[in-house]
Amino acid sequence: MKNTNKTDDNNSKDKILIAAMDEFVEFGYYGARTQRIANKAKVNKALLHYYFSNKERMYEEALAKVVTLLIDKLNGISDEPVEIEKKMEQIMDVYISLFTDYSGYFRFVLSEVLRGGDKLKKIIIPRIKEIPFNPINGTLYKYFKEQMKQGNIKKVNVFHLIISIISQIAPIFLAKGVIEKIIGGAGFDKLIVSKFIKDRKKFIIDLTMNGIRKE
Amino acid sequence: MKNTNKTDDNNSKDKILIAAMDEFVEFGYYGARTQRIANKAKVNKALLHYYFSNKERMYEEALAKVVTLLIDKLNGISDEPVEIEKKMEQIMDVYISLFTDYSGYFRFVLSEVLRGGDKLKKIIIPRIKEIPFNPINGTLYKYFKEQMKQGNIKKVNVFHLIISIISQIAPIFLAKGVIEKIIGGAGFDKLIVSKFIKDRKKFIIDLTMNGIRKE
DNA sequence: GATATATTTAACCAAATGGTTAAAATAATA
DNA sequence: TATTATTTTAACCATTTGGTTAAATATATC
Repeated sequence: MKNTNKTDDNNSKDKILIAAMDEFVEFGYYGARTQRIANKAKVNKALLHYYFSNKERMYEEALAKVVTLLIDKLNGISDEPVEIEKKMEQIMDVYISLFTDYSGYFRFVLSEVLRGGDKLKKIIIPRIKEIPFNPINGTLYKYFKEQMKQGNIKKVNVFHLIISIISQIAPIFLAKGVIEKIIGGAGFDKLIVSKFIKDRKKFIIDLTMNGIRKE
Repeated sequence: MKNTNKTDDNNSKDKILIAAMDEFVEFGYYGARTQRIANKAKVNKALLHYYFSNKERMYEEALAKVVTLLIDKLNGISDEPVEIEKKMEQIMDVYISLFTDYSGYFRFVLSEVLRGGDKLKKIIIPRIKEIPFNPINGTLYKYFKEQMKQGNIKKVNVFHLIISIISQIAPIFLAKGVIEKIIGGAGFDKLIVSKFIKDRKKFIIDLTMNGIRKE
């Protein structure tokens, strides 16, 4: 065998999947053109058929690959019981990276959710234990539970707390597009995305810490 | 003339636009089929051509219609200077309605954003003054500024505060799909969406109020 | 060198697509 | 009733689509 199952982005199979993801995000499942995917991956269209048989399987494999990648990324938050503000920083940084550096992957998954998310279920269910904020044994969930038990923060609903933290950072995912394309040109061009992200990060930590800090 | 410009959902033009929106959300711009749109609207395909000439204009008109509808919805938040917790309730209710009752419209706009949002700019720019949280003269923006001036809440960045409030409620948009399709079936079926929304609303208000309340 | 895998070439095809047209029929209005 | 606006019918078409095939070539492995 020449290739392994690992993602090295250098073998044709992976190059096709990356190209497919780009194509699916930009044009949607039905608008995606296999010929364009082949062009982007710099392989022949016949090779797509060789590896994936058809468009649907290619889509499913691309989605599975992306979900795997994102879950791994999410687990980049260290497991150590650092103090809360440090932990908040870690969470922010991982999700900022997710919504900026990996925004293509994230958009792919989100567009699948918008379409109904039918393909997602069988990909995510087997891996639900790996998701840090799952309210059974997620590492993040357990961390905040423990902090609460130790009396370091107020008693609040931990699941909702984690959702609040993550959802507040999510708008930076829209920031680049919105600032540049919608607000931009109307006199807001000077608002630099990176400043927005930095400010946002600080604001969320402050607001949330004030919200859960014990008097 | 038989029809006016008003949206009454009973004239064919509006029926086509509604059907088009559904189609565009489900299949994406390129995947959308004009024949299916005609079927959904219960009109003949030739009528689409009669009103909109082509697919792209139909898409643009559908998007403009939806944006108008959503902005009107956003302005459903009363302008009165009620006390903050009351105002928070109002904001929650409008956005909950937006993310649940009007989720189809919202998904349409979001999918356009995911595709790049090129069509949105020229639709939103002329109406930016009408958006309650725009940081120039948005009603919501001015409300919180005033509350701050009166010393009723801490001095924080109002723009980020509004983003935080709205973004925290946004996950309920995903809740229905995620709970039913992804988590659902794995033993979480009992988590009813409406309970999640109710809990979420309370949590956000509590967390945010604690975050901005003066000691 | 033999073997297996990976990749390209170049052609093919039935089906579906968005768009178009012209004429007729229907409904509303004045 | 005459006029205008709305809607349907039924056909047409060039182009593109996803998918398929078979044979050739390239590359790695043993």
